[in-house]
Amino acid sequence: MKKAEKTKQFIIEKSAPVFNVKGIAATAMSDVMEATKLAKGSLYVHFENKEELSACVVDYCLKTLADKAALSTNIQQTARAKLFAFIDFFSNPLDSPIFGGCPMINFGMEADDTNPVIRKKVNRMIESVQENITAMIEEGKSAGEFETEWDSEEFAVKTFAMLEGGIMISKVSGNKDKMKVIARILKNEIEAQVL
Amino acid sequence: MKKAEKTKQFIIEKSAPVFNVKGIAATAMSDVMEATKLAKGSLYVHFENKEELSACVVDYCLKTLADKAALSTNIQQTARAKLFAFIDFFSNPLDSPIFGGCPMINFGMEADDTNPVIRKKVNRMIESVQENITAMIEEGKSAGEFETEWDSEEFAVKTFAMLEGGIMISKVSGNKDKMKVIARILKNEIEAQVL
DNA sequence: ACTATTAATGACCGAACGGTCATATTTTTT
DNA sequence: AAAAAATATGACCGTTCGGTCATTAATAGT
Repeated sequence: MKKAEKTKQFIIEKSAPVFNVKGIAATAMSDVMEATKLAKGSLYVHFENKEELSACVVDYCLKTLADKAALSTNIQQTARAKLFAFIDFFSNPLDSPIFGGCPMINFGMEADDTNPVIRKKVNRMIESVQENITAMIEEGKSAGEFETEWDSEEFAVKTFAMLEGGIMISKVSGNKDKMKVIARILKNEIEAQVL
Repeated sequence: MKKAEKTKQFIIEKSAPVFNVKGIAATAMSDVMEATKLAKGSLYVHFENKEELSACVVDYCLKTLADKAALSTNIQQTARAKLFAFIDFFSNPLDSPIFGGCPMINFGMEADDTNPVIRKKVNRMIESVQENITAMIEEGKSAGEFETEWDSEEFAVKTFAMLEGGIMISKVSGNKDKMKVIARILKNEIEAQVL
């Protein structure tokens, strides 16, 4: 009973970077066989089909991202430090939680027009992240750190969009200079709201 | 001599939306056959292989985007109006030049880790668009429209990243509300630099 | 330790993939 | 109008795809 769950998780974790790099459509079950060193039949003991596996992989990637982002921010004491840590987390593509970069933009842009199940998973995550940014700002306002008239939801949208856009630029260019500019802009705008 | 070029262009134009929606890897030559109503052999008269076709399709999509963006902005008289038109152009996913949305983020995020040829094409376009934004701002500064101390390159990066991030959000959510927020933020920031 | 259950294997399947080519048709040149 | 050249066709090819299944190996319950 326990072995099955272990193996299932093992398959998900080993194939996650492959799906995240190549995309769902371009990842073949033979790629998963290679990544896991398991025979084809074994994969189908734990997953009905490729669709179910890819859905589990997307869930895993998004959850890993969320957990690591929470870890980075929660250890900070002030709201300002939490926001800074959040920006650092998303603007550094090197310590990406899953190889291949941000799974929200990777899976989101592949699935938007073709895979409603994946699309909704990514959308929930996108909204959750923005809610977290909003919550951090509101927390800072309550603690007397930030200007109370600061529009937290607006800044959450702005931050998220700029970071994801920055990820796109740096992934395509293979250069993180523009991402550094973006991180600096966001931090300056936060600083401007510090009382 | 002329028929060939016509047919080649016809194939590119008919298959462009398919590639832009499904992605390069997920688009089969059978999809192109259906989109063009041509037999398989005909396709290979005009293109060596799927790779060459997809490269032509990416070029076509990017050029179409650039041309239509230029058309929207160039008819405006002032730098401020040009920037506003640019924002409106990219923030309205309905009148997307090619069905399936922004080809920079679509092809860029698919190709970043897997297809260096496509990656470089998209990268050149990304840089070109940012240069155009910078040029519009500098033009406005020279014309006495904008504050001369405004950092044009920084705002170009910011604008581009926010718009592409906004495209990602609205494509995944299927809702353009967040994009409207982004467009408003950018326009307000421009307005703040108007003398 | 024995038994029942479950997991792992790899040969195998039909379908779909990218790509080829002899042939037929159309276009271009003369 | 005839000849030459180029384009369009679809049957066909080898490969890879996602997926199955009888058999074997390992695990779990008693």
